Amino acid sequence: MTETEFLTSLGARIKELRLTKDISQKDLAMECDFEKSNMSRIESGKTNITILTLYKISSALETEIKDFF
Amino acid sequence: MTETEFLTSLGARIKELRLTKDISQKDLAMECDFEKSNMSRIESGKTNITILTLYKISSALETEIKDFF
DNA sequence: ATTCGAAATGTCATATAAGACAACCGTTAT
DNA sequence: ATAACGGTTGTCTTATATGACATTTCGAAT
Repeated sequence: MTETEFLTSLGARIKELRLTKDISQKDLAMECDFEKSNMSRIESGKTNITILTLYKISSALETEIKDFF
Repeated sequence: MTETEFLTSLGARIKELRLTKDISQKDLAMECDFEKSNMSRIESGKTNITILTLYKISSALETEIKDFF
């Protein structure tokens, strides 16, 4: 799996879990204390997210990082 | 779990998996194409690693990111 | 056709990860 | 005692993630 593919699939999985919670990127971003535009870039695999940011997202989604993979 | 605790435990887990492979930080770092000093900082939880770097490490250890959590 | 909400995109400043190099500390052989 | 090895720490440059703001696109609903 290329790095691009990896980031894309991670973003897709985040989106998937967000949608099961039925919330918008904006709401999730607010929970994580950052701006919705960044959440968009994360979900589309455009940013090489740091592990703490991923941790914030997993907490906001009340799930575990493990579940992103 | 605080962010510091989180990074520390992640680093410890990386170290743990590295040791089961019985290789040094230096060798693992070489596999990942970076320098041993940076691997040291990662394992001690001093850096907020990006997901692609973590991916490189998981590949080098022939394991999966899931196994770090 | 217009409005509204969700998401995507462009651009910026700031903080910091990545990556490298050198020097140092402990431990273990020799 | 002194190499050699594994790991740590200090410091630097460069690249880029974070975070913010504005604008735009896209659908859906009215």
